[in-house]
This record gives sequence, structure tokens and C-alpha cells, in this order.
Amino acid sequence: MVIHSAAILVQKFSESYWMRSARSLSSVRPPVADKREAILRAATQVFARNGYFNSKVADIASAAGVADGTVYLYFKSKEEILHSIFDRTVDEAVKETREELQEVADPREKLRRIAYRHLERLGADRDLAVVFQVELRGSTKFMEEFSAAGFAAYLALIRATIEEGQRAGVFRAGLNAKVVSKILFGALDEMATNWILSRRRYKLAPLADQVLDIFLNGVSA
Amino acid sequence: MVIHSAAILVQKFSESYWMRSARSLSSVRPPVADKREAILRAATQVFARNGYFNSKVADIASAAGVADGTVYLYFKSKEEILHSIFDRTVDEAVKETREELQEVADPREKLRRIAYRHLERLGADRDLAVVFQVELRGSTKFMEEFSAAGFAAYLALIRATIEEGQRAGVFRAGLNAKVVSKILFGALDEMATNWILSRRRYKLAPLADQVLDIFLNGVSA
Amino acid sequence: MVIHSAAILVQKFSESYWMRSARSLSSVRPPVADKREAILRAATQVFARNGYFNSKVADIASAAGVADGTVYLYFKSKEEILHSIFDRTVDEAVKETREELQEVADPREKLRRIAYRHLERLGADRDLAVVFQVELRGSTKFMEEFSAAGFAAYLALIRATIEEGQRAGVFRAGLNAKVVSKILFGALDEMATNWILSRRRYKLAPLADQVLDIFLNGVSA
Amino acid sequence: MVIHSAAILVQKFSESYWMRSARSLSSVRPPVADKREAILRAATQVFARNGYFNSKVADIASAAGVADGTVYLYFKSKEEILHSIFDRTVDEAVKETREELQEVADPREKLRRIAYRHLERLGADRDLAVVFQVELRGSTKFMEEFSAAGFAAYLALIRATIEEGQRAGVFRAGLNAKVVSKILFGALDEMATNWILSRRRYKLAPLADQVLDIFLNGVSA
DNA sequence: AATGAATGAGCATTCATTCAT
DNA sequence: TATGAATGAATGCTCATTCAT
Repeated sequence: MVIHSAAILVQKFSESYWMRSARSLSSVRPPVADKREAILRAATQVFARNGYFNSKVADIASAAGVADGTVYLYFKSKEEILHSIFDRTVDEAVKETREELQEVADPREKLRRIAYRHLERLGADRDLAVVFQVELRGSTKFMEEFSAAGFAAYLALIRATIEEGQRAGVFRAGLNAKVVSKILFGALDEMATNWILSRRRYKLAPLADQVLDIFLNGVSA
Repeated sequence: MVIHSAAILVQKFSESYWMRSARSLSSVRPPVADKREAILRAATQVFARNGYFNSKVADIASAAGVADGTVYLYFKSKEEILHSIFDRTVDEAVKETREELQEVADPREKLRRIAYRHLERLGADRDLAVVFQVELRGSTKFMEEFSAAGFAAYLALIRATIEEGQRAGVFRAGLNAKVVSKILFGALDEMATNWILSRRRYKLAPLADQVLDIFLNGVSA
Repeated sequence: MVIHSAAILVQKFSESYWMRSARSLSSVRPPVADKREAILRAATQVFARNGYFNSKVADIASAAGVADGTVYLYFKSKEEILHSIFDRTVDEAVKETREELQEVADPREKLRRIAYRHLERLGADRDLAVVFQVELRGSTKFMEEFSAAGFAAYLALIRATIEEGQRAGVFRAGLNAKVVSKILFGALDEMATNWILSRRRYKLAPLADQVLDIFLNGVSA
Repeated sequence: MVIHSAAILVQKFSESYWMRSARSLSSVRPPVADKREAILRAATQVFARNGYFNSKVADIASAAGVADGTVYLYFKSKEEILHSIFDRTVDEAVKETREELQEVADPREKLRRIAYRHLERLGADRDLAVVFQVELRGSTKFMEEFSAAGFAAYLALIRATIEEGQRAGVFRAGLNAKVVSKILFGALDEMATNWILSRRRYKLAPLADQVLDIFLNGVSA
């Protein structure tokens, strides 16, 4: 009973973050993952709306519901947040695409899946799309670094599919698979960028068909 | 003789700056045009090397060989410099492309010219290419503004050629010319971006052939 | 007893900074109030010595013992600092004067108190006096804004006292109280300004007697 | 005849400023005086409307109808322009007041003339009044310098009249003439300042009567 | 882990003044 | 004398990052 009153006291404090976190470090620990996630999500939104350079870390923190300093417990710098958004998304896309490709055999169908999912992904989250199509482009250094990382893996998926098709005699053997894969990527990329910049609101993913129509026609043996 | 003395008088005055300046808009007083040009050139270089946001106006001024304040005699702001680089180049590209297209009749050949000149232009000035492929992309607002300006005119040239080819029965009539033109542009754009980001040094323009090979195959009737 | 253990728990937490801060707004966490005060004090000094326009925010910050950026945690701009100096002082003067006037009944004695305290206040802090007599005068906009604010309240005190004296038959009824109050204020103001500009060092407050001698003689019925 | 043709030639050039000025340096010379005057007038207006610190020399030049650089042919610096406005006006006021005082004998009437003319002068040129009542006050250094110059002479006129009145037994002998003269000046000064800051438009000069009513009553023997 | 007050480096822009013409 | 293009020193304010609590 008297203990109870103590418990009540404690319970009252238990609403404050530090008590919860003290309790959950070993067991639940949703805060950690949650906060990193929340910051990443908030940053995507803030970057998309204001542009990377015009976005303040304080804005991200506030949008994520954490204190300014907390951001630095999860990310080394503002730039690393941008990097992380890229990394997380590309890695996921690569993984997802890989799995999806295993379900299909026909190289043409594989490319169709890649293209469709590519646009579908971007079309599903406008803020993320803006970050990918606009904000991530504003830095040579950034693009250089990442063209060597996950992005290369993504392009490699396309390229491997092209080569597969060439070996299968479906695509013309004389084509440079590397260049060809960039052509497809560039075309899809342009669709995405235009979709973002357009004031009109339309579905992005269906454009994959038009792109593929021409592309496949163009590369077929 | 007395006339002579009058002539001398005049000759004497003809040395004063204001008389010379009337005579010499092109020779003696090139500073005006020259400085604007110099600043634009310097800015292209500085932006390409450091990125727009990391470039200081002082860097541009010093690279252009003028004082910091002088920059503001020719441009209202740092941003206007970036805009001017874009404007000048796109306007010129549109004009040049228009003229070139008049020399040819075959839509396929027209597209070939567009594509080749597109890559040739960027391949000829790496700094300018970096500004176009990287720095100009880092701002939604910027891209939105300009997609409606000179850039739209450039895309319209491609689109018009596509439509021309459709009317001539050279390209498939069922294709959406707008989308198709973006596909071509996107493919070329990706070639340019990859060229910039690559550490390897290769000729950019020749890639136009590979792009067109696939593209024309893809759209042909 | 068990209650006691609860109390202990609480006591344990009471050592953390956030609990202390709740308790110690006046003692442990004086930084907040202190820094604002320090900046205001430093600014008064810096403004008085260099003039408002020649004073750098960095000077104020350094004089206050804080970083440049800290100034902006307490004030929105350099101008707001000047405003705050004015506000704080006038508000206090009005309040103080009001209280003092309640202790007296005779309108003549009231004016004497006002005049004496007016000069005494300025005479007690030369830097503040300089800011008031010199720096605050250098802007029409500024003076217009404030003639409508606290300053009006101050002048109203004088005016009310005059009118009171008129009703009491002590001061001539025919006089325009508004103009009369400005005459007194103007005379005192000039004393203060001259005191500041003079290289001689003399007591300012005693001049109130000479001003009042003439003034009261002039307005008496 | 031939000479004539030379004369015609010369006449043609005579429209340019430098030839006119060459001719007129010895005789007409309106440009010099005119331009100095024009700049002073323009500066008064510009300072009054924007404040001294917010006024650009370029604004003054443009308002005066001369080139930026021309300003520096007549004044050493922006500050000297402000000084010159003060000097010119005070010197004139002192001279004018001196002359006016010689027409009168009665010290009371003399003060009346001083006060009336003081307010009349300021009331006649609002821009000049703003510069005097507001812009010139914003600098300790400035006020210090000038309290020792023409301004002192002006105050001395008032003081001398007071002393004259004391000797004549019209004003109380026990009063400190120096302080008394400042009281009068301060009262008038406040009238002027209030007139400027007020949005209401009323005649300034008539206020001299109310000021003098009280002042003379206050100092009379 | 979380907080947010404090820090201080960094920079675009202005504008008084100069000087070649 | 007049011009006005060019200069470059000067500074308020921002914001990523740190760190005491």
C-alpha cells in the first residue's frame, strides 16, 4: 500500500523518456531504432520540401520529435543523414529487385519488372523521389562516391539482365551492355524527374510500359 | 592654316576618353562585355569544382580577376550567376540546334544531329557539363523554373522532330511523342552524367550512336 | 518508512539537472536571465562608447562574455537590443515614478520629484544616459515608434500632474498642459544632453532645482 | 572667316560641360556653387527621408543630378556633407539672429524674436528640421564637436540676452544664465522634435508664445 | 541516451571612396 | 571639373556541431 504510493510516484516519472529508455535498453529498445527511423523519415520530408542545403538540422530534429543534439547520436553529420537515406533505399531496392528477378526467367520480363518497380517505388513516396531525383544530384562528390556503392549494384542488375538476354539471343549481341543499361536507367530516371517537376498529378509507374516498348524494340535481336 | 589650327583643336579633343569611347565600343571598352563573360566563365569553373553551395562569390571574383563587388555590377546575386550560365548555354544550344535541323530533312538524321551535338557540346567543356549535369539539379525550385523556360524549348525541338517522323510514317504513330522525346533526352542525359562521374576519360559524343541505334530501332515504324 | 523510501527515490532524482532547474530558476540556472542582462549591459556600454551604428554585434558579445551567436538566442537583431534597452529603462522609470508620485500630494512637489529622479537616473549611469540622449535619437523611425510607446506614458505622467495642479488652482488654468509638459521635459532633456557632452564632470540631478525654479514660477497661478 | 569656321567648331563643343566650366571658372561659375548647393539640398532631403546611416552617397548624387564621384569634388566624405548642412544653417541662423537682435532693445522682446525665428526656421523646412532634430543627434562625437562650434555661438546669443536682461533688472539676477539659456533652448528644441514626430500637421512657430509665456514668467524679476 | 543552450566559423552583399578616362 | 566603373573592407546573422547536465 505504502509501496503502492511509491509505485505511483515512480509511475508518474515513468512517462519521461529517460526512465523508459533506462528500462528498455535491454529489452524493448524501440527508441533507438525508432528514432533513427524517425529522423530519416523526417529528413526525407524536410530535404524534399526545402532542399538539402536550405534544410536545418534543427528542422529535421523538430520534425522527428527529438532534440537537436539527439540527431548526432544517430548520425555523424547532416550529410550522413542524406547518405543514409540513399543507402537504405538503394540497398532495399537492390535486395527487393534481386528477389523479384528470381521469380522470372525471361530477360524481357525481368526488365519489365525492374522498370515497373523502379517507377513504382519512386511514385509511392514523393518526398523520397524528390530527394533521389533532385537533392542527391547536387553534389559531384556525393554522386561520385555513390555511383561506386549501392547504385553500382543496382545498375549491375540491369546490365546482368541485358547480358543474360544477349546470351539467350533475345537481345542483339553487338550492343554494349553497359551503355545499354544506362540508356534504360536514364530513360526511367527522366520519367521520374519529370513526374516530380510536373504540377500535373499522374501515375508514374505506368510510364514503364512506354519506356520498355521502345527500349525492348530497340534492343531486340 | 587657320582651318588647320581648328583641326588641331579638334584633334586635341579627340584624345579625350569620351570621344574615343564613341569610336571604340568594340576595342577600347571591352571591359564591360568582357567582365561579364569572365565572371560567367570563372563561375562555371568554380561551381564545377566546388559545387554551387560551397562556392564563395569571392572565389568567383578572384578567378575572374575582378574585385568581389564587381560581380554585383553584372549580376544581382550568386544565384543569378548560375541562372545566367544556364540561360546563355541553353539559348545558344536551342538556336544552334534549330539552325542545324534546317539543313536536314530526314527525321532520323535530325535526331542524330540533335543527339550528337548535345553530347558534343557537353563533352567539349567539362566544367560546363558538370554545372549542367550536377549543380543545376540540386534545387527543385530551380529546376521547376527552368523546365518552363529555355529547357522546354529544347525538349520541344526533339518532340517536334519525333512528331514530324510520325507524320512521315518513319516513326510509329502510336507512340506518345512527349514521352518518347523524354526517353531520348533521358538516355543522353545519363550518358553525360556518367561521363562526368567516370574517372576514365573517353569521348562523349560517339555514344550518341549507340543511343540512337537503340532508340531509332525502338521507335521505327 | 516505505514512504520514506519513496522520498529517497525522489530525492535521488532531484539531483538531476532538470529537477534542479525547476527549483532553482533564481539560483542555479541564472545563466538565462543573467545572459540577457549581461548582453543588455554590455550593449549599453558599447553603444555609448562607439555609437549604435559603429558598434559590432561581436563587440557586444565579447563585452558580455558570450559568443556572437548567443546574442541571437536572446535578441532577434542588433536593433532589438537597442529597443530592449529603451523599453526596460522607460518601463522601470514609469513604474518607479508612478509609485513615487503616490507618496506626495502637492503638484509642485510631484514635479520636483519627477524632475529630480529623471536627472538622477540619467546621472547615475553615464553609458545609459548616452544611449538615451544620443543613440536613441538617431532614427526618425525609432523615435516615432517609441514616442507612441512607453515614452508617451512617461510624458503623460508629467502632463497629468500639470493638469492636477491646474485643477487645484496651483498652476495657471489657461496653459496647454500638453505643451507645458513638453517644455519641462525638453528643459530637463537638454540638461541631460549637455551633461553628457560636457567634458566637465558635475552632478546632474541638482540642476533639477534650477529648472523647476523657473518652470514653477512660470506656470504658477 | 576662316577664324569663323573655327569658332563654329568650338561652339559645337561648347555644349559639353567641361568647356562651359572652363569658360565660367573666372566669370559666371554657377556650376561650382550650384553643385555644392544642389548636393547639400539633395543630402538634406535624402538624410531626412532615410536617415544618415541608411542614406547612400549614390542616392544623394542622383538626387542632386550629379555623378557619384562628383560629390567628392565638393565634399571630402559623406560625413562632411552632414557637417556642412549643420554649419551652413547654424552660421546663417547666428548671423540672422544677430542682425535681428540689433533692431530691438528689450531683452524680453529679444528672446521672443529668437524663439520665434528658431521655430519658424525649422518649421519652414521639414527636411532640414528632421536632419537637425534627429539625424544630427545620433553621434556623440558629432555633437561634441559641434557643441563647441557654431552651436555654441547660437547658445551664446541666448545667454547674452539673458545676462543683458539680468543687468537691466528685468530677469532675476540670481539665476545662472548658462543654465537658463539651455532651459529655453531645450524647451524650444522639444517643440521642434515633437512637431517632426507628430503625424498631425500644425504650425510650429506659434508655439514660441506658449514657451515664452512660461519662460519669461519664470525668469522675470 | 536525451537535451537544448552555447558556440563560433563562415559568407553574401553593400557602399563609401577612388581613379582612369 | 565630371564621370561612373571598379574596388574591397566591413559585418550582421545563420546554423552545424558540441557538451554540460
